[in-house]
Amino acid sequence: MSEHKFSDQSIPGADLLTLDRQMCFALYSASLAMTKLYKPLLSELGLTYPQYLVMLVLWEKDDIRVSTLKERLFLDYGTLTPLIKRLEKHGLLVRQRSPEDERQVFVRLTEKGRSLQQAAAGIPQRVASASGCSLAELEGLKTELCALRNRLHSHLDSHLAESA
Amino acid sequence: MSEHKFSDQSIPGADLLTLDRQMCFALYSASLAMTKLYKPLLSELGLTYPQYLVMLVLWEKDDIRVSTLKERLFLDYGTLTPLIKRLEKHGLLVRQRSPEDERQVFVRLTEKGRSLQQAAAGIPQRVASASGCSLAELEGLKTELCALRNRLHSHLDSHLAESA
DNA sequence: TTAAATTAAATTGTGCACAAGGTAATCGTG
DNA sequence: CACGATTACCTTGTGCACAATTTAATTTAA
Repeated sequence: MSEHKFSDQSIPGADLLTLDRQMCFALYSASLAMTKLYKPLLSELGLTYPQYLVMLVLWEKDDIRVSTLKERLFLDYGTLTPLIKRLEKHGLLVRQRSPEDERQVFVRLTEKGRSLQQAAAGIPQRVASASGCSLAELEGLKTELCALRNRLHSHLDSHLAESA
Repeated sequence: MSEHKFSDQSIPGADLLTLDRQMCFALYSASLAMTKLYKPLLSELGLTYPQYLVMLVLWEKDDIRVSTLKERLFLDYGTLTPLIKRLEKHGLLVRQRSPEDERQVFVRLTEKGRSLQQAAAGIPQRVASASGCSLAELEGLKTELCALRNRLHSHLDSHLAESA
């Protein structure tokens, strides 16, 4: 008996190597599903999900540098530059180089961009109800995920020096 | 006093419309950070993160249809078809149309693809230690995220009929 | 006061993710 | 059998994500 139940019983560690045991896949698939939930709501505003995140930052505080968006959203210039240009093309913001330091680009909302905040004001509640979670559940999960993300970032930062 | 503390005090619901209150952003940024953690480990194997997920499924059970990968990974054909072709080009698997039903494509590991499992066997532990979480924390978070994802999927399914 | 180093942002190339539309094979009904 | 519907997959186009490289402006230091 117990001759060859699974094809890989001979590989040490392979028992942990299944899709359903991976926290990373739960995270990845939940994130994709959440983006799909936002999609129809945001398309009413003409925004994609990452564009919505940029607008959230700008609605809080306007006239900031691209590097500030980079730090708050943990995205790099290769992602942000074309994304911001698309928002500019849609007339929601303007990009302007700083006269003091020509390397810096400031992003400022237009009236159209600012007024979009009202149309977006109902989105958090709509998402919360559609996600089928209590506000307390969502808050708890948010706290855990931020803690995980921050630990991952500090690990990534500390292992950045290896290529130096 | 309290004249205009914030620029948007006049918009109802706008107080919930900030980046740091969004569970979705915690989820999104944690997922991206997790993918960055995997990147150097997987590049040793010549895999991207989504390719790794496909391989996880195939290491468990081989010779399955593309639609099975679609259901297990919650990805659609437009994502999977080119991804699987890249894995085929790297010699890790072969795609073969079913003789019984020419619409179906079966995916089967090559020897090279199967042997890669040994090289991957240490990844779960390396990720767990790098994420700075106990196994119990990771397990708990995984359970919560799967539950969230499943609720989101059932909500998305039930609202699919609206376009009919 | 240049030359080297650093910084801020843009560009290029690869690989997802997914909507929309297309094609060929199969199934279901009459 | 015919033929409309369905299924399984593929293709195309848009928009991220990010590594690697580049450009231009600024800072620093010799």
